[in-house]
Amino acid sequence: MSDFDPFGLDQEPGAPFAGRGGSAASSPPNYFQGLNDRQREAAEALDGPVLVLAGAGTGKTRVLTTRMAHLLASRRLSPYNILTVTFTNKAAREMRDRVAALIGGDAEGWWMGTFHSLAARILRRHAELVGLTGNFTILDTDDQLRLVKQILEAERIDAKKWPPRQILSQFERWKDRAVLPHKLSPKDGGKIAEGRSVALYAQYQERLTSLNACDFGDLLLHNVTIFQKHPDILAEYHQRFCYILVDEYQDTNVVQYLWLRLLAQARRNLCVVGDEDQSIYGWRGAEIGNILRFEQDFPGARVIRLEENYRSTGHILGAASGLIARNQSRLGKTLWTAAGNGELVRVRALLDGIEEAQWIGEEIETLQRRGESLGAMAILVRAGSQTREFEERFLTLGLPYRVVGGLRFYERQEIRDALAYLRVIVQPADDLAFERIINVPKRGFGPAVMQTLYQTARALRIPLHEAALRLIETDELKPKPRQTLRGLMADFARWRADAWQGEGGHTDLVRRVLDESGYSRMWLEDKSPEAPGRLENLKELVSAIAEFESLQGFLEHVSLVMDGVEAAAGAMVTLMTLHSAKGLEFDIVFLPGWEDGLFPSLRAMDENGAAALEEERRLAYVGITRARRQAYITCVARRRIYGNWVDAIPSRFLSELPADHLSYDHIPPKAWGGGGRYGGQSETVAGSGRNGWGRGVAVGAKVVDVSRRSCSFVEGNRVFHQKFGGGSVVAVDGDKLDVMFDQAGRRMVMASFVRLENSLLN
DNA sequence: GAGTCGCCGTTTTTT
DNA sequence: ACGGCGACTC
Repeated sequence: MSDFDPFGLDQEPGAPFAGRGGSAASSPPNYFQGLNDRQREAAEALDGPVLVLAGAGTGKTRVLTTRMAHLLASRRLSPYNILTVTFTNKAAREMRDRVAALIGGDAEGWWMGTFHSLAARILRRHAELVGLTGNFTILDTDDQLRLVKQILEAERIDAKKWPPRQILSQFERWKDRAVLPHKLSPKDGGKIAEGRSVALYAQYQERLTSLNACDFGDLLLHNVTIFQKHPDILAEYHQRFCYILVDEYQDTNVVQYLWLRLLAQARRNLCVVGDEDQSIYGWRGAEIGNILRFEQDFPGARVIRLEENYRSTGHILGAASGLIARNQSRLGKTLWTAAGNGELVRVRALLDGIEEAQWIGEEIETLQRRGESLGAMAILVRAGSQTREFEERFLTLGLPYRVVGGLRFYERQEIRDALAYLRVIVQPADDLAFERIINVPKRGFGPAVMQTLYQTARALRIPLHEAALRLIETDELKPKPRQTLRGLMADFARWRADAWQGEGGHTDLVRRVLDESGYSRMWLEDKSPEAPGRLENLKELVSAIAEFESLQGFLEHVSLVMDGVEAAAGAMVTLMTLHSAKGLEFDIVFLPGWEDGLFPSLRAMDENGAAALEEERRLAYVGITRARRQAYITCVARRRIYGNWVDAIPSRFLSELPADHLSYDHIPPKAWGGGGRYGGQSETVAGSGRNGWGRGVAVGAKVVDVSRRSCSFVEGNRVFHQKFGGGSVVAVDGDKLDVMFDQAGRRMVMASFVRLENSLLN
């Protein structure tokens, strides 16, 4: 800890802070050093509404953090007078770190976080005003779905015809737009759920309240309700938040907009930073209109454009700019760079997805031989399913890669189960948690027991947990389940007592809960290949808890910060979706799958027409602008979709790219848009992997070699698999291996997907 | 209460 | 093609 304490108690609150080695008032403070004119203007325009239109790679985080330092230094403010809002925890963390570095102190005491974490913090203080208590539970998607299913069941609506997922997302879209059930008329629900979705929505909200729970949408929505109904409370926050900063404003939805507007309305010191050209979350409620309308919403707003790009070379920016210029819904910016033109964006057409993966694999190996690091390369896809072909190819090549995305730590079954135990300890009335684990591990509670439990709870209007406590005192249950239930309830009582007394620390408590409940044993005795990994995850969970002061604190953290530990990025190619690539950058970027239907996605356009096409175009823009030095775009003539070969035509975005920034490696004119006759080409793919319109025949031969080589394993070999790690070969069956992996358990894998482990540990 | 069969759906994802 | 889930059977 440094003894420098810029906003601590031993310093005058109003003492001007001038940054590291700050100088006299006459010369500009240090923290402005290195900013360009526009950036500095944005960092200095402290008062009144400000819209910073920050193009990709123009240094917006730098502006935001400098602005914060400047606010502290030039105004008589404490850090808690500044509200800084981000979308992701990652962004919040980065901001925190960078501000701390800039001011040379700790970023403690700031109101800096995600919309949801800030809203939760506020809601805990005023929960009673919306019928909750301060210790309300924040539900995860699993809980939400279970709730919807229960309501459907009670209403005798066929869950097969009306998938709970779809109904829930209907609710969420309403919440995104701040539409509560009483604002809707029954027909607003359309045909969904036999036309009864509005009534279901009302029930869903009632259930949440009776469970003393919130879903993510509610956090913001309840805030807005409170602010609107209680001007005195809102006034307190006006008093507190002198300045408000918002990152990624183009991604805000209606509720978030209302929330900001309410908080900002008294002082009007609202600075939003965003890029309308990177608005790609319309499908989950984001309103690009918020950023487009900012000047009308906040008259007199100053608009500052950051257009100097520090990331990419000229051709990359030229290609991206030419493409995005086709959008109507934009305020307009022109990115430029002082760097040179660099390499042209390379466009390449291939026969199919297999070839596409082969070609990109070869290109990556070529780049690697030229000294490029794999860690500097990324493949950005439209849909997660596209990664498979690359994975298969890279596994045979032995090319290290990582896939970003997929299930995160806190979404795994075993983690959610464990958390449910903790939730019941902290909050016995948490029915959703209670029912999740009451019979996990199996305790022999069948439908009869569960029904009695539900009936009792419903009849007496009490939580399941309490119903269980009463039932064990009566003889409504058969002796055996009653005895088991009594034991479980006694366990919970004991754990809860320990939790409050802090006996042995909460880490120890969690370990005990998992052991004494039989949950650890359940996985220990499980023969499935995933079981060992799940036990590992549970261990990781226990150690994660150690970093928190209390169980409650930890639970709050997991419900709001769903990200686990990010996998270390070594020298590996990164595979991820375009959506998750937003905000990142790579030296070399591959953009495969530019075919109409896949990208732009036919599905998106069906649902949302022209607006969706623009959003897809923004996605393409995001993709290209991730590249620092080199971008590759590929498309294929046919692709396997749901098991069928489907003919494809090049994405319309390809023809929208300005030609003078591209080099067309090769486009086979007559293969496109044809009636699906590819002559002998499909045979070529299976065989040599080459055809009339490919190049690099010599490299193609390697494909065969690699796969031929693959049967040279024998029982007992130590092998390494990209996904499952190290393991020992148990049996060989043709080109399939039966491997006992150290971490992932016993699995059958293709021999071509593993290599001999060069291990000293054998 | 566990295991098997068949059917459905299959873009993007944070909190 | 494939996985997940619900229903059905033993």
